[in-house]
Amino acid sequence: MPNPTLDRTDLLLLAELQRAGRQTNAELAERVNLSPSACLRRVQRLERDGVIAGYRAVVDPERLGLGLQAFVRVQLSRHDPSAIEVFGEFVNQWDEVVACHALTGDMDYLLQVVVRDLEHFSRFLLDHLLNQAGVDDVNSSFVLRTVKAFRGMPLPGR
Amino acid sequence: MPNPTLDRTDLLLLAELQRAGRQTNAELAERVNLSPSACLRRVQRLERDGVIAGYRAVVDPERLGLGLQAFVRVQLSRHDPSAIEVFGEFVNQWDEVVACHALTGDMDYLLQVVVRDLEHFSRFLLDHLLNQAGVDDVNSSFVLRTVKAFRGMPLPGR
DNA sequence: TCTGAAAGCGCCTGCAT
DNA sequence: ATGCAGGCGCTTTCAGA
Repeated sequence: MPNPTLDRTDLLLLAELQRAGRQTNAELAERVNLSPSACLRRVQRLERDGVIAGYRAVVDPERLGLGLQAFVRVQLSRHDPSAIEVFGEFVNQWDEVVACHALTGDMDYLLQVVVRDLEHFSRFLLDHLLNQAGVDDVNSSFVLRTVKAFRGMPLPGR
Repeated sequence: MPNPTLDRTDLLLLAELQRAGRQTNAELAERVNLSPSACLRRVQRLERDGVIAGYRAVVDPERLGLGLQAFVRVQLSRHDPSAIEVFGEFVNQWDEVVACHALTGDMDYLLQVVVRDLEHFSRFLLDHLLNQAGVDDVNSSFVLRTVKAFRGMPLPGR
């Protein structure tokens, strides 16, 4: 079930749908030079195979009053399975954490955090991250500028 | 032009569309207890105001054969405007870099990199990042596990 | 601002190629 | 695997409250 070979047209479809996920099937078909029915079949296959995992509206955090982003590197105080489990559950509950990865290297985790302002961030740090989750050390870096915003996964071969 | 006040229904719509960006207007309307026409007008307003910046298909990198993710912290060798400009242009050209932020702290930039495997990463590092863009130092951390995958921006008040 | 109705359009199935 | 055709559902606009 991993990768039932994607041809050039499939990659074109993925590129288009990563760019504009809500265009009509007719529009999409025209862009990739396929009839609407052929296009639809291919898209549905990509969905069924899990290559397309879903669709999402892209929301501008600034317009929601979320003006501050940070990357927080986290070290846990303990590394037994239950401590790791607990930390993961907390992270998944905290709305401010939009993404979290376990990493190789000095620190255990990298958290991407989106908040209103520095005061909001401070409260998040003191009330949640440092307080509840078995965290030993944190190192916060704030986003000064987004040089390249996420626009989808790279697509091999084009 | 910043924030023409979003009511509870708008936030519900945003939550729904961040979760499932391609549901039909009829479906969406039912979920938030609105008539289809009222629902459509609100969504269109969110789009016009830029709160919804677009829609994107979510593609599973594993199914594309992209099995390795890394976060790379980068320090430039020079910090004059032209060096910064050049680096930004390179980063925007490299497909492997899916996101890049200028940060406070020790390092200048944080790059999120998606590649096929370690060999692909190595080639990216040697051929591009260390070679072309005025980079002084890099520090790579690889993703061992995604504890919380990005699922949209947090929505205040619910 | 909402609801409801009417008209147009796109989706999507089935069948032929 | 693609293309074509028809029924159906949805989107979208317009009145009216």
